[in-house]
Amino acid sequence: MTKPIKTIFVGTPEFSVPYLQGLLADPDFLVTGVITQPDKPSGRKQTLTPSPIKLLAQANNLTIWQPEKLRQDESIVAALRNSGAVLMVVVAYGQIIPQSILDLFPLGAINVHPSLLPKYRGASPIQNTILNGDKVTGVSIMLMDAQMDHGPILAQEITDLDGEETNESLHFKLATTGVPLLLATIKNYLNKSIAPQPQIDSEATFCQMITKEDAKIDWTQSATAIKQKIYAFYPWPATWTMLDGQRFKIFPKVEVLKKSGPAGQIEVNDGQLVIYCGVDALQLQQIQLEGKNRAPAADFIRGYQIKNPILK
RNA sequence: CGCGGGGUAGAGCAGUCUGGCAGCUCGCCUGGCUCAUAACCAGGAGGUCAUUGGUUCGAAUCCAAUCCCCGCAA
Repeated sequence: MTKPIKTIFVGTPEFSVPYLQGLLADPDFLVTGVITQPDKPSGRKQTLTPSPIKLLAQANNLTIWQPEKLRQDESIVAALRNSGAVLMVVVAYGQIIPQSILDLFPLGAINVHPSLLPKYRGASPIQNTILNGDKVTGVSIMLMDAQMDHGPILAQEITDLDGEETNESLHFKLATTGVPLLLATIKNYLNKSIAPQPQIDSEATFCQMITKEDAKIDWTQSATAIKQKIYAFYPWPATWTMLDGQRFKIFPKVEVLKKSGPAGQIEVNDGQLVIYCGVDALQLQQIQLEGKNRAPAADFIRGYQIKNPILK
């Protein structure tokens, strides 16, 4: 390729950042603008906070669009057309992109999805991979169409899981394989050395957006299931339960022990904090009580006097 | 002014309501016991009680303001 490909990048959270960085660092691409979610109130003081992608775009003096509703924003269509961009790359944007915008790019719109499509279409593929205790996952690069995560696949790369991955570490791991895969795949696709493969829709599974209620622990579940939940929701929204009427967060790592007792019962023994589950028990290492800083379980035991040793 | 918890020795906390010797569990240092140890015994060091001002004979504690950390919410 002789001329750099004029590209629009579309993305929002931390997950998108390495992909934009990869495109910026590659001389075959010229990122001319970025579409990201509007600044949202965040933090305790409800201050407006720009998305990670916006910060990176600002640092590189890129044009930034932050439509409230991309679907209804007519002005952006003209702006994109005038930008001369021929390719769109979408990584975790957070809004549906209408066909009218996809059609603006002669070379197409390419999407990165952190699962082995058609498995885990939707909003929380990484979390669900861990939640279900999968042994393998991966990154898919696909051409976008009007349906969510439905377009034909250009490339996939499989990643093995060791059972100790958190949402955070798996995000990172998939970025390290996904970024080079994205760059190489775009070039191969434009060279016509790979052909898009339609997804097998009958094998598709879907995942919903994670809510904080999803992250509450049901202690009658097995210790293994609860462990997967703790890892899947770390660091956000953080798996939690209630202790003495206060929110009690549990962070990795945790260990499954072959012990049984009443579900939700706390046992303190030899400086170890163990909670009985529906099947087996969990030994905790990092916890946080409402209003307190995160602390090692041993420190927590030393200082906190438990009133009612049952977690709910 | 969205709601709430917190700041006390290196760590985690009690003490604050009801003002009156700076405490607990650990960690650290020294010595002892022990074949040995994360065990046990004895001794020790380590504090601007977040900051500033006020009330008081006397403030970690009561009053006012400020800074910082955290949970909820968004």
